[in-house]
Amino acid sequence: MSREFRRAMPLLPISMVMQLTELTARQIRYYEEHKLIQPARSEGNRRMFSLDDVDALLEIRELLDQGINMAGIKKVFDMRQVNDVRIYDKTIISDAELRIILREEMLQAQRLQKPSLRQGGLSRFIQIKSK
DNA sequence: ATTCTTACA
DNA sequence: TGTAAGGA
Repeated sequence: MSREFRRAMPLLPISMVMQLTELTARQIRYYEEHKLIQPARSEGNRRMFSLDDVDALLEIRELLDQGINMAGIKKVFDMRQVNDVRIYDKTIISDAELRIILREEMLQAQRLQKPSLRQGGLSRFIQIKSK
């Protein structure tokens, strides 16, 4: 049995994933809804996570800690797929090109977390009349 | 005892 | 996101 196959094998219950990733069950289910992970289901409709799912969640955790929101995380993931395709098609990609791709990823993360900071900043000066 | 879905302060 | 409710 290949190494990839084992990493894709569904075996962990959500409780284990929660401890492994420091994420709440709510968050884990939320990221599944947004198609960032696709855990398998057991007979009783229980989620069964693979090591690949855990890896994805750990990356989400990192992005979250950097202050990046759902929209940002999605873009980073989507862009990663695009890059994978590029690398897969060309097989050979220059180091210069790779550096450009990595730089783009960092800029993306930078842009995506700024908006939220601005919002938070402005909200301090806006008084919302409650009721 | 655990996890699931849905809904809402 | 947290959490309560009601089922499986």
